[in-house]
Amino acid sequence: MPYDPSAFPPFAVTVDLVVLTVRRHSLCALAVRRGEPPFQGRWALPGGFVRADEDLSQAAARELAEETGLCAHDPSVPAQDNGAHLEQLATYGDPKRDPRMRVVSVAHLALAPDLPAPRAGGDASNARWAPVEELLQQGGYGRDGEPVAPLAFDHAQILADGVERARSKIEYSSLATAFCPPEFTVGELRRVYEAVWGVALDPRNFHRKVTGTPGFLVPTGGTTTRQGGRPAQLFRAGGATLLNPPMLRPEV
Amino acid sequence: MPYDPSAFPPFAVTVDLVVLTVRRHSLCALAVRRGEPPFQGRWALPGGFVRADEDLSQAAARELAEETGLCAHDPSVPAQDNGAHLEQLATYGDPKRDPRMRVVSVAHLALAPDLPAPRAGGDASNARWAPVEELLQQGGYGRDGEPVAPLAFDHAQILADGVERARSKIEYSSLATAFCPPEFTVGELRRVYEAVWGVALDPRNFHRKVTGTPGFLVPTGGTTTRQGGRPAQLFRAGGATLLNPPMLRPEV
DNA sequence: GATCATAGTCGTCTTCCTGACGATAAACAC
DNA sequence: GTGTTTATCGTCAGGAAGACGACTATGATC
Repeated sequence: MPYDPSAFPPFAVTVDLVVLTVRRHSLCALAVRRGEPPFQGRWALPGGFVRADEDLSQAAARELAEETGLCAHDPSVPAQDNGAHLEQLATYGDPKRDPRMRVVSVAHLALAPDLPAPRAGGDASNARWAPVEELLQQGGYGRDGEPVAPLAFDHAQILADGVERARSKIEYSSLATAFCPPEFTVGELRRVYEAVWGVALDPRNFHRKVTGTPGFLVPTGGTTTRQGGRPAQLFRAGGATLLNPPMLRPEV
Repeated sequence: MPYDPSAFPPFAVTVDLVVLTVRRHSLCALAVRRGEPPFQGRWALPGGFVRADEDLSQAAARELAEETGLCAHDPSVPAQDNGAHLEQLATYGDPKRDPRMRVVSVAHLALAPDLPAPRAGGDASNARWAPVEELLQQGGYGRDGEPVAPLAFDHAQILADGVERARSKIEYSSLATAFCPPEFTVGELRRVYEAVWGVALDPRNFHRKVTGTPGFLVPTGGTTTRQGGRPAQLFRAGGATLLNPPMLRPEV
């Protein structure tokens, strides 16, 4: 068929962000409160329109910086400091996903270390870290007994997909270190796995596994006591990005 | 920021397809010859515009049917016959990826059993199965000594990403059976792995692995001799979609 | 200061899985 | 029948992981 500029319908293209972190031993996602219809007042994932001259990953990095102040890692430079891991997740384009018009959203997944309180256009009450299970329980009740409205649009599905991606990807990659500060202990890394998977891991076998995988962790020489108990060695993430053999997620 | 319909630039949204199959012991992809500029006469991945009332997966399934006659599997019904596995791959949106206008392409990955010669709008000379390494060697020479032009647009990158997805996904899922006819032998399944990974696998260990994984293969009772040699048992794909522990790709 | 609780670290033992490879079985080509 | 090809079963050694004991080094409590 010949090229005809009028032959395609116009779309709006957005990026939405699943920003995950680990706070107080639970996996949390960044949610922002919508200020306008549709879904006004409801919680949603941060996101926005892709600009005319912008690549998708640029748009995602810009939105991430606007919402959190984080600067996105280039995936090829995993040892950067003070940044977050950012990768494309999936694209959602149901014709009815936005009642206003045809919007295709390219969702991205960001993993960040624990951060200070989020900001959303300077208004802290309109952005928060919430445990993912709280955001995903549609129409249930939150920890404080308040009724919980489901996320706007199809954002519950997007969040669920992002969480699943994170859960499976820390199995066979060193991505769990993206949840940690630049220097961390084996115990802190283990608590990341435990929070993301929602399971308890044996500290001794975990220690053997991560310290025995070449290139995964490199000791910095320092020690610290952050949790009470015996001081622990500090490590940085090593150059290895793939874990082979993988970390095994315990059976249910 | 308030909602303003003029605040976002219009995009064209397309789906592109990486359709993979195994023919003559090598991994092949479907390529179509472009009939109009840009890249006129060059090979490209099949694809087209998403229609106004169509979901992304519907558009991909429609394009797949138009190009190959295959009907896409619903991923939740893996035992369907005469269909192909279809899943979303990734989305490509570089502002300059199409010189005509801003096009965002949602690439999909399809895995199909060996098929008769492809058709593209009824014209067989404009569609072919080509070994992926031939399509990916930019500016080299094909098997027949003819110079090979690289794929149009960013389709070489999309194809490479699709091949990598297929290579890694058959490790931990039963997806390799999507390359096989409804009934197949262990040897045929092994040759799929060998073609996709480009390695030789030990027939005895492979047999032990696939027949020992519960739910992966179910015997149909029949036997066949398709390759010469002793007749082999026929199997269908079992209900298990995840392989745990995974099939290990040999080190290089 | 002794005791206890908490974490971190090192070992051991058993079990399971894999890679390497020998041996047998059942077809076909000559 | 002999050789060739492919399928299938078995054996054995090595590595990785789960279960779990033991020891170490801190802070908290009495």
